[in-house]
Order: sequence, then C-alpha cells, then structure tokens
Amino acid sequence: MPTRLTTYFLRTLREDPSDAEVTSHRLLVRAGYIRRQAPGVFAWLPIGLRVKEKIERIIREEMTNAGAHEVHFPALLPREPYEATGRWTEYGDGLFRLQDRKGADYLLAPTHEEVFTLLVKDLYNSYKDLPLSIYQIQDKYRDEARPRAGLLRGREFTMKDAYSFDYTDAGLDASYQAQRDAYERIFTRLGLEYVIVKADAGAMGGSKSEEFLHPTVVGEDTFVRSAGGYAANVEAYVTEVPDALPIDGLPAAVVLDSPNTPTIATLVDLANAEYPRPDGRAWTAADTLKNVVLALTHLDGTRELVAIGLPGDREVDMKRIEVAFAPAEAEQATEADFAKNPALVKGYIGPWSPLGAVLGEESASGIRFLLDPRVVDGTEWITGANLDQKHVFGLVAGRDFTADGTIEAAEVRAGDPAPDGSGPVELARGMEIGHVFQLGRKYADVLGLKVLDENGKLVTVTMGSYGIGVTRILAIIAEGNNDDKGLVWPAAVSPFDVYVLATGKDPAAFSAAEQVCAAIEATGRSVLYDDRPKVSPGVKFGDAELIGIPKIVIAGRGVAEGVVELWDRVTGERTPVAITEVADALG
RNA sequence: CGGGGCGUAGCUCAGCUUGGUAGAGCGCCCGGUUUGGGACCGGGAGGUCGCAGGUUCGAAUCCUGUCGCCCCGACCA
Repeated sequence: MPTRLTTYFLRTLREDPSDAEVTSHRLLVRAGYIRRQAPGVFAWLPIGLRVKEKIERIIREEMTNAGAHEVHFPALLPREPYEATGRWTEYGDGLFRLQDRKGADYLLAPTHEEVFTLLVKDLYNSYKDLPLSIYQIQDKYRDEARPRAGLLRGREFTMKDAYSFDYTDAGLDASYQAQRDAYERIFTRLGLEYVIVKADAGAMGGSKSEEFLHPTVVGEDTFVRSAGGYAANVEAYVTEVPDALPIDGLPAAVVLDSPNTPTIATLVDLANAEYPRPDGRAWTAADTLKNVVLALTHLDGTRELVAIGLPGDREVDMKRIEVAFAPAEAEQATEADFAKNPALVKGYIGPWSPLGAVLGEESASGIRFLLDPRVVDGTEWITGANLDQKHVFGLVAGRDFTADGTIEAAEVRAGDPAPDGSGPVELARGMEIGHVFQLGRKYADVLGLKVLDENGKLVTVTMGSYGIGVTRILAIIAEGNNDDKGLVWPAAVSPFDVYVLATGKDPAAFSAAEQVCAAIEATGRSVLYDDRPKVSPGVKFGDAELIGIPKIVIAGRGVAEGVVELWDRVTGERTPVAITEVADALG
C-alpha cells in the first residue's frame, strides 16, 4: 500500500522558517523532515526518519562487509569510565553531565571509546578472540558552545562509531584499512564527494588519523590539497624545511634606530627608506622575523609564556597553535604577562639583544622560544633588538640566536609546497563527514584491556576508532541536492522511490493514481501518494518539488486517454506515459 | 565569552517612535464555488504580546531587571 498524504504525518510550510539560515536546515524544516526542539536538537518526522534510515542501511551493509558487528550502548553512561580516562574533566563544558536521584554523576556520551573498551575487557582475554571490530549507530551529545546550521552542528546528532581491537600493530593497520575502505564505499554509494586528508592525531595519543572531508562552502574545516594528490587538514600540514645556508662570511648584525615601528608594515617601510639593501632589492615582510608571545595554560593550571618566531609575512594560525600545544590552551600574552617580563620590549621583541640572548630557556627571560621551520641556520633577519625603538639587521639564525625547537604555527597559504613534493597546495573548505583514527593503546592502557598472546604473555590491546556523522551526512546531502523549488534527493537516500499525485476533481484521476501506485509497488518500489482531494494543482506541484522525491508521476487530465505524466524532479522534464507502462518506464 | 539582531496566533510578520478594548497574510474548522502552478466568497476557532518588577487612571508600547532564541566571531577528536 502506498503511503497516503491524507493520513501521513507531514506538514509542509509555505514560508521559510525564520531561524534557518543554511539551505539544508531551511528546506528540511520547511518540507517537514525535522523540527527544532531546542538549540541544536531536532525531532525527526516520519519522512525525515526514512531518509535517515536509508543512510543507516547503507552504512550497516558496508560495516557488515568490513566484518564489523553491530552493538548498541546507552547514551546515558556513568561517570566512572570517563573519569578513568580523564575525559570527564578534559571534555570540559562540552560534556552533558547530569545526576541521578542519589547524586551520582552521569553523562550523555559524546563518544563511546571507554565503554566499548570495557565491554571487550569484560568478555575477551585471549589473542585468539582478536581481531574484533564492533560498531553502533547511536545519538551522541555534545554541549556545543554554539550549535549552528541546523543538523550540520547539533548538540544531539547520530553517529556511527566503530572500534577495532587488535593485539599487533599490523593487525591495527589492517583493521584501520578495512574501515577506511568501507568509508570509501559508503560515501561513493551516497554520491558524496570526499577528500581524505591527513588529520591531527591530537593529544589523545593516537598515531595515525585521517579525516573524510566533503568540500563545501558551508564547511568548517580548512584543508589543503595539491594537484599531485597531497591532502591534509590545515592543522596537519607539515612545512617543507629549506636547506640550511652557509654562515661563513655573513656580515655581523647591526643594531639600527627604528622609531615608531611597532608593526611589520611600518618596519619594512622604514627599512626601505632609511636602510636600503646594498643589492638594490627592496626589503619585504619576509625579511623580518616576527616574534609572537603566547601564554599557555596547562592542564594543571600553570601558566607559561612561549615565544614563537616566524617570517614577518606570515600570520600565526591559532588552530595550528592549539594543535601544537594541546592539551594546553594557548592565547595571546596579556599586558600583565609583559609586565612580569621586563626583558621583553613590546613591539621590539627579538631573540637577541646587544646584552645577549633574550628568548629561549637558557636566555635572560627563560621563555621557551620556538621557530617556524623555515627559519633555518644561515638565514638573515631584521628583528627586534629588545631595545625601545631599535631593530637589529642581519641577525643570523644558528649564529646569533638559536631556538628550543621548531613549531608548526604559521598560516598555510595557497601556493605553499606540499611536503611530499607533489606541487603547490590550494586551500579549500570542507565539512568533516568521517574520521578514521588509530587510537593505539591509550584507552586499553588506562582501562587495563590486555590479552594473553601466543606465548602466554599479557599484551595490551591496540585500538582504532572510526566515526561517521549520520545526521550531518543527511544535511550535507540536502545541502548539495536542491534547487529554488526544494530538495532533490539522490535515489539512494530518497525517502520514497516515487511520488504519485492526482490532480483535479475527476475521480478517474484518483483511481488511475491508485492503479499506478499498485503497479509501481509491485516492482518493489516505495510510493508516497498525494491523494488529497480539493487541493489545487499548484499546491500539489509545489509540495512535490519541495519534498524532493526524484521521480514523480502525475495523474490528471490525460487519464481519460489512459495517460499519466512522468515528471523528473532533477531535469524538470515531463513525459506522457501510458498508465499500464508507468512501472516499466521508471526503469 | 565578545559583537549584532529578535521575542506579538500553528507559520511569516505589522503594531511600539507619540500609552487608550491585540492586527494582517498564510495555515486550520464549517458551507459553497473552483481544479495543470501555491484559487475565491461567506462564516468561525485560535494570543498569559518571553518573564518579573516599576511608572501610569490605563502598558504589547515607557523604565529597570531577567530569561530565551538567531546570526557573526572565539571555541569545537
């Protein structure tokens, strides 16, 4: 039996909801797929659920193909496992916490690594039980500081999360690869363009991590890619290190007056006006060494100042900084920080002064000093002399100053070289739709998941975790498949296979429509049938377009001649077809 | 957390400047006409004007406070 609009729980809105900005949010609400319950929390209406289930079915099939077994954990979990791994506190305000009537702490799980690990620990203790991959499709909860864009960043969202358990590194590699392959099949079946980028493995002790990004302007992640195939999240981009230059024969550094030059731009202008280069080339920002002072707050609450030196033509990328210093938090040093460190002359900070080294753990300030990898030995710089209104010219790295290490802190720019030599990179925006991650032994270590190996020795299990944002994918598909009339679902995820509508007041149109529904369903297709009487054709056509089922059949004025129309939602084309041949004509 | 905007009917919004019985369109219900691009006529249901306090004879409107929501940014395996 077809699903009839007269009895279905579906209400379309004539106007756009006022609180929806992005296309997917606007259309999914207007077409009756979802309703907002609270910021970042949505109810699923029947037609929306069908799309969600279509996506989940594809994921389940490919998880099965990858040898993973489905389980289901509660979303509501006790505090203890998360306390053990430190995530109860590390997750900070992002965690939904609650208490039961006795005052015991619970949380709504943001991900389930802990309980998956403990489940396996409970039941397995031999290498013979491994490898194992298990997964669930579950709602996750994160108290986002700012939920936005409807389903794209919600506080409750559905995720497929899989976890693999191996006792050898090679086994982990194989499990990881199996999930990675499954992801490629899933996204291909969903018709979703994706780019696999190297991702930051983060502070959680992971070793290898890749993100599946869908290129889209609404994306929140910036990634880089080269024509030669390199792709990386901007946080994971690794700077190509130039060869060191010879130091012998370079002239000594000189301290020169540079009044009123607190910024790189003013410094370059003054240098060109007052101290032109002997070779006639103009000074540029790239000739200057910018020293940025940051304040780190470590997990234990201690505050540490760190100085970062980078070419003056590059900005500091705070996202890359965060990754570099995680789990510590980084921010710009405050006036109070400078006040406590009189060795730093703001606007004229540099690694060196005529009195000796200023930056570095062994220096006058004792402040840790990290350099951009481009600042190799033998490079010459204009930089602050730590004297008010003075800069030093020709300061040579490796001769006049050294650092405590290097750091990936500078912004990545289009045209920068890919680290694998595959050419210059371009920058693009993407939305993370999947993430595969070798966790290694971090969780197993902390939670004590060990098995006996072939030699009867206890070995710690090594794990992977693999996530796909189900509801986010749904929104992304909606985002990329619509026109000014409404949604246009790809057949693979369309809530119904065919939309049948009858127009006019002639009962013959409705009986023809019923006949068409039956014929289509006989071929195994699902049908949504607009059987509403007394609704004008314009409304019916408009709803059909808004709802976005790709194949539409119109039973109307042709039925007397035994003809209905096949309406292609994608192309807009309408083709007359004999009623008896509709099912075949759908292909 | 910073910046901006908004809370009035199921939805989209007007009314607030200048205080005086709460409005429109759409949707919904009843009757009738209409039926290939969001038709029309007549009748009707539906609102603590976010909340609290204040000013006033009288507050959706003015004042104070508060809560919530949306957008941008910060933040976000």
